[in-house]
Amino acid sequence: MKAGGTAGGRTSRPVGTRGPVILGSEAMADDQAGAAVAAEDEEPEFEAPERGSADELLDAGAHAPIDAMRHSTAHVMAEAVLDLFPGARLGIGPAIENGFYYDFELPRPLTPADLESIEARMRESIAADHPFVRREVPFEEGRALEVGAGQAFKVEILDDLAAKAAEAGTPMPPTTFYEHGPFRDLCKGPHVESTGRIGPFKLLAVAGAYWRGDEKRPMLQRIYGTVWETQADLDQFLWRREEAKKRDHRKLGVQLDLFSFHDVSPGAAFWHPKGWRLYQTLRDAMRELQDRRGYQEIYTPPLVHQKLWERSGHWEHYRDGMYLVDVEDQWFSLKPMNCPESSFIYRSRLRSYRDLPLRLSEYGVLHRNELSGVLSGLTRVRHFVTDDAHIFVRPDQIAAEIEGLMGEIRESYSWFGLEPTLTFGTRPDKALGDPAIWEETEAIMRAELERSGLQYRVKPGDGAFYAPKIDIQITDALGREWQTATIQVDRVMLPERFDLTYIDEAGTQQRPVAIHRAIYGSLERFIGVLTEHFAGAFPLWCAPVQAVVIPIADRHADAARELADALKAGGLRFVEVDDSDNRMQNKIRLAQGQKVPYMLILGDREVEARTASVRRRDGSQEQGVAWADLAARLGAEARERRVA
RNA sequence: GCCCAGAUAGCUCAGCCGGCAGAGCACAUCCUUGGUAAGGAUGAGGUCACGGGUUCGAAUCCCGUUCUGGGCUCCA
Repeated sequence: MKAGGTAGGRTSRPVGTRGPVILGSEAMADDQAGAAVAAEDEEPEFEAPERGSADELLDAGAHAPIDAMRHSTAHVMAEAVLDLFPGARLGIGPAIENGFYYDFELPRPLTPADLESIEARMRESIAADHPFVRREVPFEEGRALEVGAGQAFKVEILDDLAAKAAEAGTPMPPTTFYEHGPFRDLCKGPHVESTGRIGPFKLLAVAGAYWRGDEKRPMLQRIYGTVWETQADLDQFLWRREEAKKRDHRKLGVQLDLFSFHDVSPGAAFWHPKGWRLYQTLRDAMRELQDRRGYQEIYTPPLVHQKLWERSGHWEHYRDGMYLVDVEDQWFSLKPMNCPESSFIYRSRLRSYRDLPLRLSEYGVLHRNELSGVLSGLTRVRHFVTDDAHIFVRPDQIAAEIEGLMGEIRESYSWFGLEPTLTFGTRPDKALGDPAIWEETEAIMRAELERSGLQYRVKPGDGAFYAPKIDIQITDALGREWQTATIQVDRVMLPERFDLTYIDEAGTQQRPVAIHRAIYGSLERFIGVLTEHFAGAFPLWCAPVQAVVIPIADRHADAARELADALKAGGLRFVEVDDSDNRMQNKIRLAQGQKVPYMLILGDREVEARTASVRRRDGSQEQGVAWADLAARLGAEARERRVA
């Protein structure tokens, strides 16, 4: 079954910024992010060790020159923490994108004030310019050192390595430490020459993190920090962080009056009129595309009996994530996905090969009981709608259908000026179905990816357990990558589990292929991403307020209303007239704050000539544009869904 | 779900040593009728998230709950 929605896989998470969380409604479980995604036929920079493995724990993440400094800073931070909290136990402290972290087990929770004293102590160590010294000792001696120091987590890592070596029958290599000043840490390196080489840094946050990423293990305290070669680099990083905060869709949602959240329904947006305009405009654009592409929209019940989920397999695996409702001693669930029910419509009559492709779209309301701690604005919700569709095709129609879908992706993302990147996930180790069928399907998909001309990369083994998939990612204006949706070519789950058939030319029963597709993914999440991408300044065609007409004085108000009507006749839907008694300058300021694409100013001169002074939200101006021209121009810009 | 932090007017926040609940913006009324990002005056607006406790007295201290945020884990 395709996954439905809120799922958020992240590809990378810059320290201290809210990382991309978006995952398409169709995102699958195994979307777990590898930070490094190797393009096909390209040598990966390094092979990421398995999460939580001893190898990973020893991997300082120093794969680029600056990472050695970041990792070295982590050591200096650990020195400071150990100094301030004698007896602290060390977890691991690798370099990460933009910085580093170190995990500690401490006698008490850290506060922001602690970060300041840790920073101060770090500066002392840096000023002392201690050299980093590599030390190699026989394994047993190294282990004894960590045991003596009471560093239980380090001992555990060493024991794991020893166990692994024993299993492989290889001798245990010597243990390497890095020392600087009074501090020693089990570490493979590399490091900078001395602490004095460490550049401008800043500690950013304290967070909880499970030891080895295992929720059954102790929760350690993780301190995140950032460090750069120059002050200018650090300043720029901090500035970008501030910029990202300003673009936060949760903040802009309030500022632009788009939506709000309330504790009476956590994880579900309350859409305000302007936000709902945006929502509907996006949905209607997709509906319009789907109409052209031969989709037929359906609607199935949101509340569904337990037995459907038993059949789909979700009852067994995802019952905890479903909202259950007890009706006369029978369990029903609010649907977490649309696909199983769409099969009922498919099966409602005997299907002929002539009926295929059958493209059924559905904007169903989905609910998933996401853990409270993971909810986050619009990007991770419990209640959402996807631009979902299930396309039933004959096997020989797969290629043509994928080609069509590539076109849909290209077109719809162009409405936002976005260039999607695709990720092709192939057969995972434990997959359902015949490997030969997988290979055949993958070959078709790969060929279509090539033909599409869209950028794509391959993640071997990253397909869903029942279907190879194509994930869609976008890179926003700040260079952050977000996952939005997935296309899956399912020849097993929906067709087999729900026993779908069609009658071919020869009159025999055949299995159709079910292609799960969503292009936006969840509308909620997509709007969150777009809001951050555009920093709230939406393109004219989907802006919740497309133009504000600003009469300079009361006597221009009637003309302003006339112009607003003309613009609506020309194709704009949301035009406002600001006839408040604010001064014109203030009206401009307000419209600017609302990121309205066009401000149309009318004074004596304009009313006389039936023109307007046009001010765009970028500040540019154009004087004396005739109303008729304006209506035609803006109407065309909106109709053609132009971005700029 | 787990760790940490937070919740005061519609918004942004101050108040945190326990002693009459504050500012700016927004809002209302009035004055002002203007030329490309803030004209002026007056006014209204709060169960200090919720529930308990300590105290003569709680926005303030303690406990619990809910929600939000940063992470971790999860994400059909």
